[in-house]
Amino acid sequence: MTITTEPAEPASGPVRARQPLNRRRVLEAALALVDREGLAELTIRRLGLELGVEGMSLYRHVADKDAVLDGIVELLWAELPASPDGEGDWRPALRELAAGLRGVCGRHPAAAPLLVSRNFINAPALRCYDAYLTVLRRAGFERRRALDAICAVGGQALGFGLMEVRCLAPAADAGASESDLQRLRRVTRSLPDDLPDSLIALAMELTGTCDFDRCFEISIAALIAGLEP
Amino acid sequence: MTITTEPAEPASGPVRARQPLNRRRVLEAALALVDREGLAELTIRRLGLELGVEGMSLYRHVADKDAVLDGIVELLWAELPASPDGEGDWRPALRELAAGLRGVCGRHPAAAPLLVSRNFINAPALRCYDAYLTVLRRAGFERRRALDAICAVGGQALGFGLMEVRCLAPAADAGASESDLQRLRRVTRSLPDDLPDSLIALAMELTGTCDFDRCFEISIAALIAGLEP
DNA sequence: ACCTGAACACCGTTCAAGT
DNA sequence: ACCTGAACACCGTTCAAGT
Repeated sequence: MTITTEPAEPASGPVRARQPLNRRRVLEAALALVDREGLAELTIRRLGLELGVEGMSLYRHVADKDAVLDGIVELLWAELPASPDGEGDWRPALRELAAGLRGVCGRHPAAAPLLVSRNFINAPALRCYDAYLTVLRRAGFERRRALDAICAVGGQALGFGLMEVRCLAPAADAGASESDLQRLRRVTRSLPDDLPDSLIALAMELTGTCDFDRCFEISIAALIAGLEP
Repeated sequence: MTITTEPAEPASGPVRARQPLNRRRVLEAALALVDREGLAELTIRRLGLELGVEGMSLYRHVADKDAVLDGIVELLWAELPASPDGEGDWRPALRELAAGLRGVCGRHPAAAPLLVSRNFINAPALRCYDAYLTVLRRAGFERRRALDAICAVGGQALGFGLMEVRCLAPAADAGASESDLQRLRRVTRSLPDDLPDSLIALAMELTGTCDFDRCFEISIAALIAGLEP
């Protein structure tokens, strides 16, 4: 049910595919596949191919496809720093949590929606939240209020990161370099022909010129400023 | 590509299934099916069954399954008030936007993740954002800053609503009335056996006693308080 | 212990054929 | 104009059989 701590790869070597499989290697291959080719390409059979094995072999290491998806979510949470930096300061710590969650979305645009599609409760997520809980408690937060603060920051960062990734996603798919004209054509194609120009313009602003970094800074700062022990 | 404005149902009548299909009816049936039985049950064939028709018939009204998913996203956005209340006040308007997005997540827990899985840009979403943009512009916001504010509020509300729905989701599936003991068993089952008690306790707090309403109010208030024209 | 082959039920999608 | 039947390629999953 959890990410085992077996070494991911003993010492590489040329016959990489021939080491015995384990849950960890299966999940890492799954995340890599999703990052590379999207969620729709994640197939038990395809994943087996990726690992040099028949798809059916994977059932020895994971219960089913749902377990693979849940495992990917664990890998994503595990990318967050297990113990926050700032020993004492809680505001920088919360900023770090927010940046970490947004960062995960940015690094794994195709997998990120799983963070809010699958069950939220998993070991790495709990470890992560618990670490920040400790920081906030030490800073004088009552336990309940500390949890509220973490939920608020976590929710905001995740929502922002996901929205951002979905606004920009098609552009990223298109190789990250897309001219304004190409973007216009793409945006227009997915919208009804009779949509007023003003809304097309809005769509262009949302997919292109919106300064997400600044917007994220502002909103996370506003939220954290509004919290108090 | 957009939600047509044909009447959804002329006058009901007993032979409901025998009226000619249209895109609108297909999408509404799809959303209803997802609400009732979850995203995994949404199948072209099953959706046809729901409409008293063979699955293949649906291809006359929607391009493919992806188009159905995109259509569901449009329906969700269309549930938000097209034009915000407060003629002048921008803060209540933004609160309304936030509450609206969270409300959509609450009413459609199974479909809500689609809001951040599919393309973000669609006609009802643009109309919605544009309406709030107008309110903010009238209140003196520069256009760019108004967009930032809307993105910030939208992202936060969506993220919070999704996280909330995923924390509570299994409980909701279980009929919304689940004893603490049942929840403990369910939570424990999905977590590794060697997880420390303190993290199990945290999981119980996150799935149960967390006061999401208050938490949402606080964080949205903090964010909006931090914004200024 | 770990992997494979064959099989089953079920998908999404196409298309010629029906009415 | 709208729907159906048959067909195709591809899923997830199981299980007896291989090594």
